[in-house]
Amino acid sequence: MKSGQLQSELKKKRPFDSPEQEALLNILRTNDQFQNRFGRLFRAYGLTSSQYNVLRILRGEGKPMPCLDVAERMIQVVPAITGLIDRLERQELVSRQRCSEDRRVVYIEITTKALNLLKKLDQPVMDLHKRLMGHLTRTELKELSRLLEKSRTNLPETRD
Amino acid sequence: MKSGQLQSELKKKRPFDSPEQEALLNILRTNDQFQNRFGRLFRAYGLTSSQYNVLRILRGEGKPMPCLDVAERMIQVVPAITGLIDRLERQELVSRQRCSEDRRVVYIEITTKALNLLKKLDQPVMDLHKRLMGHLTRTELKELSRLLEKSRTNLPETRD
DNA sequence: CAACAATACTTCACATGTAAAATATCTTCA
DNA sequence: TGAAGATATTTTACATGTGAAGTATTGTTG
Repeated sequence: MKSGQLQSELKKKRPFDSPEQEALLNILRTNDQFQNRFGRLFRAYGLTSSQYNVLRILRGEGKPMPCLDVAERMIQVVPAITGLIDRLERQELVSRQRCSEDRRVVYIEITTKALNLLKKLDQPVMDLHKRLMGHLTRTELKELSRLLEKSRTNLPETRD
Repeated sequence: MKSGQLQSELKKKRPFDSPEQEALLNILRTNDQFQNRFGRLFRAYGLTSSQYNVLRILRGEGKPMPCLDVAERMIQVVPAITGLIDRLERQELVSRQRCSEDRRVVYIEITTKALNLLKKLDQPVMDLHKRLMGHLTRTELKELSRLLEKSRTNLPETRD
């Protein structure tokens, strides 16, 4: 009687090959559904998830940041950041300034407009967190975080 | 001493607002890293993750499937499936056949070439599962799956 | 100081994900 | 039957993710 919720969600006919596979697919599946949720929330405010992330990072930093530093915290490949910043700039949510000491570096600064937008989003975002995860007990949440962190410890070192 | 692995991974300055947020970001982060891994593996065989998924679904079904049924199991929005199938067809990994009874339906069939490709991938995929999750005990894996499934139970019903 | 390597970005080409609208076929039912 | 509504799939427009290659600048070194 262990044939599993995920298995039926995916209309999968056979059970999983291993508990490893089942846990892994559960991670991917949960992520997809949560991403969808957040995507919809942000879209209602004219942002995408990635754009929101850039802005949140900039606000957290509190001062202009080099392009690549933003990209690094996004866990994102470099080239994608350029277009992302382009679009944010077009919406006047960030501005670019070339560093005068090292002219290769481009600093990204968040605008007041963006800060106001983020402020409006803070409560809805927190609410969504609670709505998605609030039915787990505090103990369960900590255990979930622990297990996920443990999962990541075994990442074959490469980052290429 | 709880300031957290994830927090430092993200170079985040302040701790998380709530355990809900921390667990949620842990899910997203773990997913990203795992997706990268699998993406690289599949790319080595000339496939993307999505393409692999389509093929795996088709093999699991064992017979041709309507386009939308594939899309549904992918947790993917409909329009994306068309291009995905296009590219698979171009690589001769699937074929399309219009259903004669209901001419709206397009059946997708996996080719022998694709079945052979999948067969070559089975072991590497299973190995990667083990490599990424194998250091968790069986009990931990089950608990992780349980917590993720519980997380998903509260998804506000919409699928819009 | 000139050549070369290293950096920080940007551009290109391509696969994918999303929303919205268009097409082609059924189904239904007045 | 014939018009309206449902279905299955495709098309379009746009944001994002990836790898590979290009550009501008800086650093290093013989």
